[in-house]
Amino acid sequence: MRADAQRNYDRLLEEAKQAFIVHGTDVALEDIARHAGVGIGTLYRHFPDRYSLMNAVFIRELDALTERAETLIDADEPADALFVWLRSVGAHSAMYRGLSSAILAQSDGRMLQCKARLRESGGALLARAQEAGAVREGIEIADLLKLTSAIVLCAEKNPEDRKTFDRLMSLAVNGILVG
Amino acid sequence: MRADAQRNYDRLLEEAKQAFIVHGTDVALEDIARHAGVGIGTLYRHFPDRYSLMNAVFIRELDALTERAETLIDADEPADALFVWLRSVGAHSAMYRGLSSAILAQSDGRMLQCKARLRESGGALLARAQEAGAVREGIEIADLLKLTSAIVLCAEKNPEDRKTFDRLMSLAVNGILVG
DNA sequence: TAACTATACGGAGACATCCTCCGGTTCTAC
DNA sequence: GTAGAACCGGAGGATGTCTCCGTATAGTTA
Repeated sequence: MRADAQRNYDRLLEEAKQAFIVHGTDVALEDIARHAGVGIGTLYRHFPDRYSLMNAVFIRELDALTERAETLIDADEPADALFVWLRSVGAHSAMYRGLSSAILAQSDGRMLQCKARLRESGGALLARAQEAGAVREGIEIADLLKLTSAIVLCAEKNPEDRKTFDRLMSLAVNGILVG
Repeated sequence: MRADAQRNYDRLLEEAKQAFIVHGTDVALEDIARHAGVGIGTLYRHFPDRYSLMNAVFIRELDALTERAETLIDADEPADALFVWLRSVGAHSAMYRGLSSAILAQSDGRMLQCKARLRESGGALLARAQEAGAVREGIEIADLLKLTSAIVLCAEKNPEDRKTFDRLMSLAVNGILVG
């Protein structure tokens, strides 16, 4: 990769991250290119579409969540550890309006790397909680992550109610029926 | 309302419903107008924006769900009745790709009529299930509807897995923790 | 039934966004 | 220094939303 190409790639990634945080992931790609000081053509050459750019931005952010999972894997209460981690995932997704929606869309495999990484980290926590008998058998990490993303989506569509995420999350964790 | 205006209004509503089912709620409004045999200007005069049209289409569909709730209010198992009804809501939303997303968006009050109607119907079922001691206190119908919409959203983003809705719904109902 | 007027119609067009294409420029290897 | 591969960037086609206003028509009155 030529030096100028590398420089532009890095700038685009950084600007995209900022723009996603400030304006959500459906920000105009032209804006990102302009702020990065490059033309729109350059953006599209490096990242064939919006999801390719999103994937590149977010894959770099997953290290923190993976590390968090590794720290939590030895916790005293495996079920709590799982929920703490899921909440971290939610908090991360919530930083970027639209990210949850993209992660949920299974059909297009463009965010596949991100999703595989999350399943790997969370799967270990879930397995341990199930071995400890604290979480129901038959539950799969993919479904837990879907539910978490869905709840983030709810929360971001109700920005005036800051507690939405916590309420719905505890609903899902404790169930609706009297135990 | 002039006769031609009424005729066009009805045609638009019917075409919009079909288009929403076939192509999802983000179908091009021009297509709806064309199929209804009117110009795009006519569509926008009757329905100032896409949500206004959606609201008009779906408010007519809610009678069935309201009736269902009235039937279920005397069921033997109040908690089951609530979940049966929530599943019906989910099944209805699932007919129209994008409807759940619109219903979730609290901030814009454009689907307000639809949401108020759903809360009214579901609220009675929830109250009865709680009085019977079968559903946890503190749970609100608005949150249950949000969770249901969120799960529909998940399901419609995973069209290859038909069981997604049922699995996530039972997750939420039974909880994740061992009871 | 014919003229009149308020109302509705409909499409051209302004604007926004996505994405592609290709002529011109810049870097790098020799 | 130069040749050419790699890269840049913006013009422009495609699609979609929504507005504006000249034209057509339904309904009313004489």
